[in-house]
Amino acid sequence: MHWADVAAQSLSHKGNKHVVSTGITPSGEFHIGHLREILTGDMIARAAKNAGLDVDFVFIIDSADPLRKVYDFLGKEYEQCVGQQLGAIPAPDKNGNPDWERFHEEGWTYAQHFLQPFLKALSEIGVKPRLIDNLESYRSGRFSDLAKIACDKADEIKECIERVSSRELPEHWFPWSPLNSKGGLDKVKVTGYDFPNVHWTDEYGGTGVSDITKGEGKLPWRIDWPAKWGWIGVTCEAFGKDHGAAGGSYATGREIVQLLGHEPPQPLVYEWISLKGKGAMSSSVGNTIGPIEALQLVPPEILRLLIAKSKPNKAIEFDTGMGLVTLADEYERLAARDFGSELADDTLSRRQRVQIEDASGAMRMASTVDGQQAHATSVTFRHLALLAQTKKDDSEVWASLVASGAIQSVTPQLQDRLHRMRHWIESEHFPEEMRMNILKKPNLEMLQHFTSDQKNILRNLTVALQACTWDSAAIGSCIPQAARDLELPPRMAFTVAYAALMGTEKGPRLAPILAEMDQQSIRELLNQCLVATE
RNA sequence: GGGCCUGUAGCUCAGUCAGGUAGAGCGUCGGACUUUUAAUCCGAUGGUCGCGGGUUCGAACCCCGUCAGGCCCGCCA
Repeated sequence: MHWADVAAQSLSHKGNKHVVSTGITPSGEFHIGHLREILTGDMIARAAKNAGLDVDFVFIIDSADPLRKVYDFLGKEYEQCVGQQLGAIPAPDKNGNPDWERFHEEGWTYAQHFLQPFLKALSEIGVKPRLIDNLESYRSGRFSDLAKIACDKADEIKECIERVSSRELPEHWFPWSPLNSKGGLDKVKVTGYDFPNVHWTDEYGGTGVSDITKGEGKLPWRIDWPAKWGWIGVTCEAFGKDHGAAGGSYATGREIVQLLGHEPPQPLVYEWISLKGKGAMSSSVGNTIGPIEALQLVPPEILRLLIAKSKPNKAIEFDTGMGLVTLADEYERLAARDFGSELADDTLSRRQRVQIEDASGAMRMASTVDGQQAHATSVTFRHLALLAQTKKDDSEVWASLVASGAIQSVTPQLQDRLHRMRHWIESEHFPEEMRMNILKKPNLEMLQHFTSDQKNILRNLTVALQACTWDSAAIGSCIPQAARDLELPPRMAFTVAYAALMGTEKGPRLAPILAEMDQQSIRELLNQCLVATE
């Protein structure tokens, strides 16, 4: 059974109505690591729906969290905003400094700035969660009841956090962080509490009162999370392994939520995604790849497959080079399979059955539209990459595919894929291995090993290509003819041509590539090869 | 210090919860095809299941120990 179905099944034992939740702090550029958070939730929700459960899938935007520091991608002027809530400060402008004008005129916030592109990517990926803005929830009083209980039980909660996380909290710790005199959440001390007011003093010399029913502050993370579970009614949440460790926020959260009068959600801990060769993703180091950027390279269903095929506790290495080709080709292979009939075979071992079920489940989760069957395009990424490099016009790509019988007609799906492919080829991510290059200078080492037959073919070929009409068909017949004239196998002509023109033993279909090149420069190259073999 | 996760074929991983002959895909090699989509099709190759004990008729799986890598216990998915 697919991991999402396993999660759904265990949810079904607990009831029929469920809220699957996810949450991210919009503190900077979103990356594909965040995508795992949201897709893991989305897949559980989908599986639960498929299992006949009544599911609500929510995405909590943690806009009430403060700006921790002036990140590298921010301008110095953000110094004044540190400690203030992400949903209450301006978005960065082109220079990375706060755009106060847009903030005052349109209410365009830091949180929205980073969230917006992510939401756009999500809709392309087929994820449509109910959005909950955390800051807005505080301000409109959704947290009121639970914040009150938390403040009333301050001692019990403090004891719980200290015991479970084995970390000591300061003497004046209180389960409510009031906004200080500068509108920030730091450098403030709670001095008293009488519902709904929390009294405070801050290091700037200010004192004041924070009304916990009006969002004049927030619950600290370890209480904020369980409080959300409570008022939203969360029954299942997937979260990163940082929260999942012993003594981490899930460990304290599951106890605190019960102090607040609710049951803890079913957890699912997932591993990080790293970029191949670059280590863990980190916005500050800059080795991130955003969902938008990823979508320019691969179609959404393939991105979904990446998450769906790995169990959540497996670390994923996202490889934007050759790994992408393998992944995309795997998608095509899976799409071409008929899992239903494979499973109908009752001689299958349990192991084989599990494997087929998982593959089938992964494909069900990979579709951007729930219930839509993926169908193979019968054009591999590899093949498309070749065509895209040799043919400038999309129409020529389609013509070639139709002519070879690979496709009957062009579909929007294929057009979309070619579009992304061209993007990929132009990007830094495109692997050298896939890039095709006609040599500028002869590869002397390869030419040295030429036999006399091969040298003769080369001579013939040089003459023939000099005279031939410069189009794909003519070139295509020229090459094998160069060998036939000598009563040698046509195949040998290709070997010679690859060695001379590309410096490889084999390669993609030559004629269309050469047709795209300049006849003069090919002739020169071949002449240089000839000289080198004399 | 405490805890979590991972370790299975050259690579990526299933299989561990419910113990029953070690599985896929990729790669590699071979064959078919022969104006070749580095294509496609067919076949083969491939593992002391990190290591050592224990339980069992039987262990990749359960238990104990151990090694290695990653991570958490400071609100970075």
